[in-house]
Amino acid sequence: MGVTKSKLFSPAQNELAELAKALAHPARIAILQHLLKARACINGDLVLETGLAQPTISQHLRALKALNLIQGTVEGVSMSYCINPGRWQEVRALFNGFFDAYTPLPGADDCC
Amino acid sequence: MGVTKSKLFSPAQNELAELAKALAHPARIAILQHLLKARACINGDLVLETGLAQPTISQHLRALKALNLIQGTVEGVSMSYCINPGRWQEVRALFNGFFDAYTPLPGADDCC
DNA sequence: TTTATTCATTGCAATATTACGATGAATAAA
DNA sequence: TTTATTCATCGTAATATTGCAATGAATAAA
Repeated sequence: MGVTKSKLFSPAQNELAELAKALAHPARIAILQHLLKARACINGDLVLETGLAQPTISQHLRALKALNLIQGTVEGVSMSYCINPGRWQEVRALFNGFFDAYTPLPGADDCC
Repeated sequence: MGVTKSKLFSPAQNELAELAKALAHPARIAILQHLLKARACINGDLVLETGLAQPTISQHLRALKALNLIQGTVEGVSMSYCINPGRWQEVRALFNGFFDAYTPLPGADDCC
């Protein structure tokens, strides 16, 4: 029914899924990569950068801001967005923890 | 229009987004964590584990299998799934590369 | 004041996702 | 053969996402 039954899962599982959802669109990946490279970037550049319409970019920025992955300040007429450094490390650690849960058994084809 | 304009983005951006999408649901996070812990697991266990209906689990497993994150073999009457070790490392490296693109500038509040 | 620029919000249409019941296929057990 | 078990697929309904045009708010420039 298009409804995800969050109550069946742990807060950690729901949080990781929500963060993954924020990364689950190439436009948002592109926006983040641009912010990572440029250290800061006004909204208008992103419209040129991605080829998407301005309202669409604005919507993706809002999604990223909702999870605190980015932050923005007014820069004259423009809006300047950038990565939220602390949150970025936090999220990186969450994903690392998830992926590192797998450790191959030494010298064994442990799998089907 | 509910359609993501993949052509506007690089193959790497699209691939990372697609992988993130696979992780963008707590049920799939839970399934993967269970497979990581149990090393292997029959389908029926996952139904009990998650509290979701069997067709729903089957659908999530198919999504994970489509990206090669998991693999399955017939185990008598049951189906045994497990992590695809090589692919897991590959995906881990992709996410690491993405997150590591951020390096805080030494001794500078470089951000807005 | 008027106009231009920049970004956010709203409203709509198209598509995708989530979930489940019903059904099908395949094997094992009686 | 008949029945039970296990998983996949199909069909469905409900909800979410994506994208844009239109519009609004705010500031700067003329």
